[in-house]
Amino acid sequence: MTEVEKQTEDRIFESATEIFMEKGMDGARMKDIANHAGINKALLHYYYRTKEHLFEAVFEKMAAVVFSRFTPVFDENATLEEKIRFFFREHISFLQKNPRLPAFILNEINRNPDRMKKLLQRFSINEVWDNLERLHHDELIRYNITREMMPQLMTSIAAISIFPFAAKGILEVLFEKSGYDYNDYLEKRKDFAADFVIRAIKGPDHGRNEKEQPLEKPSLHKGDLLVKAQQTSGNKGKRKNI
Amino acid sequence: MTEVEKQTEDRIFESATEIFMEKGMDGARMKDIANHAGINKALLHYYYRTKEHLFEAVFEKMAAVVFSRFTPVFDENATLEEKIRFFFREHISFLQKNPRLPAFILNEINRNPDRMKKLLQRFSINEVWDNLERLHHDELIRYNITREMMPQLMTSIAAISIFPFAAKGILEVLFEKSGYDYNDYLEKRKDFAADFVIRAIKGPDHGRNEKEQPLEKPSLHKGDLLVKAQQTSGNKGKRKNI
DNA sequence: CATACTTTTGACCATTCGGTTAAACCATAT
DNA sequence: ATATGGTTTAACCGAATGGTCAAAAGTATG
Repeated sequence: MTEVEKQTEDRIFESATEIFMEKGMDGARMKDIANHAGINKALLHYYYRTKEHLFEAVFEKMAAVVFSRFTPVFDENATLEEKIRFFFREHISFLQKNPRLPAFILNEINRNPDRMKKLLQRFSINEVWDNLERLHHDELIRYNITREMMPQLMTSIAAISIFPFAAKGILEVLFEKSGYDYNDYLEKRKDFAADFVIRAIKGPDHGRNEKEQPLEKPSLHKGDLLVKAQQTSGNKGKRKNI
Repeated sequence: MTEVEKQTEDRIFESATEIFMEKGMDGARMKDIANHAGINKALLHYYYRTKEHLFEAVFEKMAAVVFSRFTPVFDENATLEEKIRFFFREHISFLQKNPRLPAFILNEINRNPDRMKKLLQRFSINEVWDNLERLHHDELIRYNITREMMPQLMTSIAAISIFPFAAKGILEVLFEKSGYDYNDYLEKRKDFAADFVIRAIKGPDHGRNEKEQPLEKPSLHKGDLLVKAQQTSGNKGKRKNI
């Protein structure tokens, strides 16, 4: 009973995720989701009252997954340079397993900005800045990174990691025409991106106080920094949301 | 007659552009486009047989505009560094005037990959690589940029310029919460992005043959490089496409 | 004015969509 | 076995959608 219930509910959620990710909110059909889950269409409305509710559930879960991959890297103890390397390695690897995520989030945010506004209410961006300034005070000074250029730096890092997936459809075609392999490109990007950003930070005319050598370099292992995406669990009980 | 015809046809196209850009192919309603253009719904089908045809026309025009802003910078005579600066200045300025373009293209490409495949058939990416290698042979060697890392470099540049607009919805909210202004961020990004990329290219452990000074530095003026987006003209005659 | 043509419209159509309902189903507790 | 409660279904509904059509309106030419 609870077993079966959980099964169908999960099957609905997973099917909805798949369909919504592929077609988007507007393009997805409730019928298709039901068929994909192998159930009657009415059952969708039994668990999630409306299409909007079902979509909201999927979107929030996906957004949570995305953001949980962004923040934790900033909290740990390691060199800024090491963190950058670690971030690109882990983040690109993560997106390789979820290549549709960036386009999905970017698209739906653009389609309904209020959703993001509501969702980001909880997220404290200032904490990120503060942590960065606290944990990497010396490095930021050495590299001449002021607080007002943090958004520039952060969005550049995010862009370099996310864009190859958001623009996957273009790049695959473009690369194929000139003999490059998209997957190979992604694999190499993990290191390239890190080198690129680190060079940009330390580069000439920028890291003016650079004479001093890096103080310590605690080695980082996969899994040290990232936490699992917290399961949004899903409200139990018969129906979801209002 | 021809005057009026052109008027309505253009009004349809412009209205369609606006609605499609905001809602996407799936979210847009023919009724809304007709209302926005101040005409009868049937008239849409008179000029463009189907929604698909109308969308195709809009999409191809927008894609042409986007790509026309990407390539010409590579053809001219200037330092690689100067070209990078010029590109970011012009490209970000262009996107400031068309902020919805990136999300629109990225989204619809993802939604219908075949469209891109068809559209990029004409576009010769190899010419871009060849031109780059020919015009900047010395610089590429000096900066240690191999042909196989060109895609990495190019996509990074594109990413840094495009992402702030594709993710506008997120960034605006995030910035507001921490006291940054989005428009100010964009303005500053024109220089930051250029500095960032140039530092990354010339940075330590990379530009090994860097002792030699830049050979010449022809100054670049706005308008030197960019060509107008070639008008896709629009087939005359009563109806478009099949 | 009469003719011939294109442009524009209001009414209409078939289909599809998200959503509802009442009844059937099924597992458990009494 | 039967009453109880959640679960699942087939059938149905009204609204909206993309699209059609025949007639009206407009315009140029004789």
